[in-house]
Amino acid sequence: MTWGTPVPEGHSIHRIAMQFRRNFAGSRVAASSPQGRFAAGAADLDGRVMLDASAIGKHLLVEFEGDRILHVHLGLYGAWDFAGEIEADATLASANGRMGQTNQRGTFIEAVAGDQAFHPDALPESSLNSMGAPRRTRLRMAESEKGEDVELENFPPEPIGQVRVRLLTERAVADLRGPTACEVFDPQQVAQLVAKLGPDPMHDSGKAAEDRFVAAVRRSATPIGLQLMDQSVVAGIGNVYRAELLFRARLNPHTPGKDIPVPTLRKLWRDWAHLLEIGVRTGQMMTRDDLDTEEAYKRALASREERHYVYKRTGLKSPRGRGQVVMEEMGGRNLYWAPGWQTLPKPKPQDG
DNA sequence: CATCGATGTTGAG
DNA sequence: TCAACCTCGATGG
Repeated sequence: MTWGTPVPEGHSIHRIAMQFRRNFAGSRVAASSPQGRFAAGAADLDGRVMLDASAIGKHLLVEFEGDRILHVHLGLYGAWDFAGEIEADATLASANGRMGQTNQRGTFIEAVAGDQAFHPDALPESSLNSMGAPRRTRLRMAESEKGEDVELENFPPEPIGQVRVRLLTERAVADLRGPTACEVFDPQQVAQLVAKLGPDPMHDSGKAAEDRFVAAVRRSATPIGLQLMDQSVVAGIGNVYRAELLFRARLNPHTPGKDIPVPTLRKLWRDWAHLLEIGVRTGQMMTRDDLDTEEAYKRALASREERHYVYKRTGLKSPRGRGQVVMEEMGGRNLYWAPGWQTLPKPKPQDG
């Protein structure tokens, strides 16, 4: 079983951490850098037992014995590729952009059909803890084996592409390609990283995290559309979740943070927690909750743009009716929003 | 098959 | 403000 990680917003990193916890933690790891650019770090990790893995925002932290913590940030196009005896399931596999997607989606749909389960709130839990026997198989889309399930006769497989680091146990292997960051931290460096990150609902639950977010946003006049992308304000949101959260909250992205009412920000935080939980549980970036038929939900799974209200939907009438979706640049990124719908907060009824 | 753009971040200028 | 990172699906010829 192989799966890659094509969607590096916060939910993906939590799923990667889950996979490491499930299939690597507790095992002694052979670390190498086939590409060579992480040779020293790999040598430092080589032969150590992996103790744990966690995610904060888009940062992955993999803990090894001896106070060595592998810190990885995937950046724009980095990816982990898991193979070997990897305990995955249809839900987890559906996050994979590399294997036979039609098959995987079919499995996914089948798993939830029969009741109201097509609604994201009712999608099945990721069953990483309830899998059947692991298989030593490979589902890689190479030239001659597209979409086919190929027995993995030689484990581990040859690295494909520029592999910065390979983590290998007796049963499983993880290859990292194209990361922005890949380095060995000590606990103090981890603490420094965590200290500069805003709260992540998956990592910092409860009112304290919510309060931290609200206070940070209201501290400055920076537009909310920029603040949601600022990892020191809130960790894990990327360009897709930013656009969709603002649409769902009907917030004008240009609104200065300090002008947004506290209750609005509390709802925004809870909505982020909600979307992130769906993303982690299902592996899908599903940001719509107006799909009331299974047919609509299948369409949304089949086409990326159908999963979103505004992201990459320039020119379309917004699904909730009012106004067209426009694109503009904000913070060096493409921002998608619907000015006719995202009209909050209303201007104060004074002056003139 | 060539080219482009992307769900992100850093660091140079 | 922008190039770099150096992947890879989507798009066009």
